[in-house]
Amino acid sequence: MSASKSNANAADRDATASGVSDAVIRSSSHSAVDEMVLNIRGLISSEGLGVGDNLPTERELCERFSSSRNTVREAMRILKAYGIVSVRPKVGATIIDDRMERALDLFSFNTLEVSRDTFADIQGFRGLLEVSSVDLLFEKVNAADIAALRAANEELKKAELALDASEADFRFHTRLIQIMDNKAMLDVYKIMKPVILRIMLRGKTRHTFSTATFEEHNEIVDALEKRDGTAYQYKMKTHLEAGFRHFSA
Amino acid sequence: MSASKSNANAADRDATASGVSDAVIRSSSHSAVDEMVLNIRGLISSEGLGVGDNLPTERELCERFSSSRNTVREAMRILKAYGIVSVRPKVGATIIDDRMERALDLFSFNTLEVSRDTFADIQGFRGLLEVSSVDLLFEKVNAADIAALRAANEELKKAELALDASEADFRFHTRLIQIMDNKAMLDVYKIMKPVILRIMLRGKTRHTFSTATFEEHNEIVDALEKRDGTAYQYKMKTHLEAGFRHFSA
DNA sequence: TTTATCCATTTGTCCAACAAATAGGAGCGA
DNA sequence: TCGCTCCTATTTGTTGGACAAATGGATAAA
Repeated sequence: MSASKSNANAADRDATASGVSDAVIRSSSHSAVDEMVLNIRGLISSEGLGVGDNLPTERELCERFSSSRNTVREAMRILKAYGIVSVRPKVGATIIDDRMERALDLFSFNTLEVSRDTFADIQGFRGLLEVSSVDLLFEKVNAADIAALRAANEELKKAELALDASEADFRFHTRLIQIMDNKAMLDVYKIMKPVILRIMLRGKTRHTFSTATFEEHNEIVDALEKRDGTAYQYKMKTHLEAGFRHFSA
Repeated sequence: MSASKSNANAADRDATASGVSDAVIRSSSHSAVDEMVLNIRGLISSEGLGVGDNLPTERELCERFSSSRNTVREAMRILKAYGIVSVRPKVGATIIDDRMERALDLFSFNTLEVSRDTFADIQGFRGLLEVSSVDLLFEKVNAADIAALRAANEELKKAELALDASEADFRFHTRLIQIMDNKAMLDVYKIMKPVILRIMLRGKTRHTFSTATFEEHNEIVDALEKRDGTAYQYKMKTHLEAGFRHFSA
């Protein structure tokens, strides 16, 4: 009777798939898991689901598309990897749209070999995100941002190891990017983190961070608070160049 | 005895995880599947595996990292979704590198409409890359760039379908980014391609491209050639806003 | 009203079995 | 020897069932 198990299932599936045989379905395009992904995608369209809505539970999906829970779970893993859903115990699968973040994640793998050109490119990118962005930055910045930046800078001063200081340094700059309230920019910045950390650490001691870097950050925040665009751009540009100078050699 | 099953497994895992309890491992950061992904990636690095090489079989991975086959399979689904491995029956998991293509595919995944927030973020990012970047752009631009931009714009005018026109439109803007000679920026711009194409297509006909869009591009190139920063920023800003206006409704 | 506790539901992991695909070898004939 | 078919062992694909872990919400206690 154990042999009849899969036959019964195949018959079930045939019934729901309008008489097309198992083999045909599989050979025509996809595995059961891929079919399940298509089914779920179809469900999202046909039900008009959007970001924030929940998918049916795994067991409901098993029943609805007559397959096993493992198959549903593997399909769900794919959707998760694509940044389409977020799954939490008890809550279930919620539709999100993190595809941009995922795409950038993939891109980050390509940056594994960090040549000097890569460093220069990343630093150029930072110039755009942190210096040229002055207009957008001034438009969005508020008192809470200024306070958070000052707090982050104090953390930098207190760091006891150069490594911790570079992390704090990065958090300061990340907080700055955050002001612009643009997820894509923030994601890109986070992706560049490993490279940026190396740039920050280069040629610096813990002492350098808590004196020179700390002071530069302070002046940047001052210019930001006073909405002095010229000063801001000059200070930030100089700051970035100071960090990168050690790479010329 | 069925109750002792999971305990025995927990003990096994403890042994391999140097005495750290299951709960600690899980709470510390990741689920078992995520751990498995990290393990496999670690394996790839430590064994010096590259494109074309094969991973151990699923059952070997179960033993090596003392977990169940389902966990291994879910981890493998993630790696497949990321374009890192290709799995075939009998052959096993072969390392490939389809990550860049996967990144581009992500958005053509029509399951759900790209969220409005994502559109707004991308458009803001473009403002930074194409408008605020004016200084860097003027510093690097040369006669060959201008000629290439004009040629690309002519292609746009000649396009016979709106879809082709949007592709040409994208090539024009890509060529502009290329002037800055920064691979990181160019890669990020390429990743955003599917979303940008949608923005470009929205509310436009072939005729709109070959008249309005063509003319706007022309004025942008003129300003670029004359090194007129104010005009360039104004024209480009207006151009981007024109394309995005159709999303407000 | 607020807080603490318990319960039902849902995802997370594991196990064991069988089905399906197929690379590689054994055997055969020309 | 070469080429062919067939077989077999191996590997992934799918299933069903069981229990653990997390957690939102109901219920009870203060």
